[in-house]
Amino acid sequence: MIARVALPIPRAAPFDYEVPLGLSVAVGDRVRVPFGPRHLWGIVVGIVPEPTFPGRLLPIEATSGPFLPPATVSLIEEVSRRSFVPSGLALARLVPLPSRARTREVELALPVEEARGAAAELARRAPAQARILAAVAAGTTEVGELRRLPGGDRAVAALLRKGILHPRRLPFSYREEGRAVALTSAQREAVETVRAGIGSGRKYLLFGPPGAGKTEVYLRAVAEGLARGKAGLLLVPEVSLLPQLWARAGRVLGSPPAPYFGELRPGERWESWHGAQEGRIRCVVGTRSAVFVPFPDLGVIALDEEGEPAYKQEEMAPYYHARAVAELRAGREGATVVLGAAAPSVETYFRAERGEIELLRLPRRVVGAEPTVRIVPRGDEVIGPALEEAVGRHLSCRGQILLFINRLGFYTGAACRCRAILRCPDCEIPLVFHLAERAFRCHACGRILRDPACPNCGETHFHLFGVGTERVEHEAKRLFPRAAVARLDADTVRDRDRILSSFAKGEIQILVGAQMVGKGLDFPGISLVGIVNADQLLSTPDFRAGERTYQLIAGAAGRAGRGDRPGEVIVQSDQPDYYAIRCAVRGDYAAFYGEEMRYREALRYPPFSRLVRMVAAGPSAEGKAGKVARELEGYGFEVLGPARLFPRRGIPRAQLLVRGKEDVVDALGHALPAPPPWLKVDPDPMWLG
DNA sequence: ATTAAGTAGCTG
DNA sequence: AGCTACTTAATT
Repeated sequence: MIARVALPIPRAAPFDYEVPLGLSVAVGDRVRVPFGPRHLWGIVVGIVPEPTFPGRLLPIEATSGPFLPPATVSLIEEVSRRSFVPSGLALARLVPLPSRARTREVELALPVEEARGAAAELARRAPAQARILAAVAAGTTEVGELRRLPGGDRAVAALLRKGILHPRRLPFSYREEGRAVALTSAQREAVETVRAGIGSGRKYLLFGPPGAGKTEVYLRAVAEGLARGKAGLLLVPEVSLLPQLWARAGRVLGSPPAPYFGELRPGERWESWHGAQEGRIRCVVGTRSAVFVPFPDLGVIALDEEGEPAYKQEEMAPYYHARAVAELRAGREGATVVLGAAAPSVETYFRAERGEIELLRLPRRVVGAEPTVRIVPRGDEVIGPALEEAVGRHLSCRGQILLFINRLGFYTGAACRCRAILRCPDCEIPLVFHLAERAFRCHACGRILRDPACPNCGETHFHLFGVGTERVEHEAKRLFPRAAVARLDADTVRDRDRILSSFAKGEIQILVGAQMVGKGLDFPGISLVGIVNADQLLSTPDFRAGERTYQLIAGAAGRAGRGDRPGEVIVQSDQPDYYAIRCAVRGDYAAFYGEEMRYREALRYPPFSRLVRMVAAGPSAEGKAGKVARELEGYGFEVLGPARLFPRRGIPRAQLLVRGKEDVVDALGHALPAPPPWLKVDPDPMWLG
């Protein structure tokens, strides 16, 4: 017998090895094989009678036994085939390896007051334990730190044994007030429809405004699947949404689901993955990578805010879209997919109109009331007079305020007297001034420049302009010195858990945030949402800019008025008539969709075509891209470009787009069976810049 | 990924 | 020729 083994090598198809007599090897096993002068671990992707390799085969050296279910192997193989990435590399990057989960952090198993009481009680009998307990109550949760206290080693163990401390299994803590929820008739109908479709491999688009109760429908659908012995998978676009979903899922499903996302520590990641594979874990909540978590019998996949670009893996191979993988997987495993959105992607809504996906509407908000939305000019201010007035008003009636701005840093640009824009010397993109470092930063390569000079004229003083999260935070503090202001963006993510829980407790009145606060967060205390600069959302030269603008405004606006207070939304924009902004503030998706479709059709963009993006990187990238373009044109493909891109870390880049019908990816697969290593092929690009 | 082999360009 | 820097091929 011959085993086809996928090895973690950037550019290669699986390799054939002989299965030695006496060794039992099956698809999904992890095996050790000789490879040149070295030995590598790989995954068996096929068992065949005859090799494809003409030369002499070497034998497999060792096996660790069954490692992946064959369904997962073939799913990942299909994903790698579509994105022109070797399956061995995709497997190595998507599948966690066994790893022990060590307790690094502990948490109190009782309320803080009771823990303090217990500490006082223990003070005489077990002073070391009392010290530990007091330290944990005061916020020290690192096991390493606690053990360093006098007598800490044994005391921590004792407290864990007594159940006064728990090992902290999650990288976040979140407690939700139990809200009794009765479903509206629209929700009930949606749940009924999905329930009837479980086991049929059907797809649904749950379309409803923020606050219409989509999450409740996902959870009931998953619960129904669990009741029939089928596992459930709940996906969100952004980690900051996991704590709330996790807590809510725990309440509705009766036991907390397992989390799975990229930033998990190896041991925890393995625990969730392996538990699901063994059938111990029946429900997982996670971000895009969780779409691969293996279940022996998957019933329902719910994917919230399906239009969010965060579902697309862009940076590193394999380039996949979690929504596409969810649909592919559901088709193969007979699972039901529920996509949800307040502002669906045009492509998905188009498929729903054509009946490929069944459309389920949730017409009204069930949480809070419809907020009032106003567009106001921004002018030169960061927080203009209308927004300032509204913030003051909401502060005085003890409402909470969310200020949304989609750029990091303080000033987002710097211009010299000679009109040159200060750019990263390696990436050519405009540098952003950050107050935290008192320096300029390149958002592409992370490079920090302390006191740059104009490459044109040597000038070291610049005119700084543009608004980022730091500047909004600064302005909010200046205008409202007595309010507690916090900022949640990529620079403060380390404190995400702390910031979100103190916002939930009402200790923070104004939260300034980027991307991650714009969607899904459900804090009943928020009465005002300010979108600081709606125009900047439009400034990306991308055919999806309109869609992104609509989604961001609709999503951010949906954070307001989820409690008892009526919500208010203020959108600062100097282009209030632009259709995406105009439709978004009215919450009129149908009107937006109509205009957007006309534009897409006129320019033959998706869904009226399928685009494949190819990026050449390295010396003479443009020339190489040109050669590929000519070759593909020779095969009859419609090629746009090549166009020069900004370099990345000094490496030149150029891109070309191939436009075709739905089958263009397969056709390219025949024309370019193995793209050269300097060419990245992305079968459904989110950004064309 | 890692390594070996091939090759274009340059030295003095 | 001999050397380095860089590209390409092979690994089953």
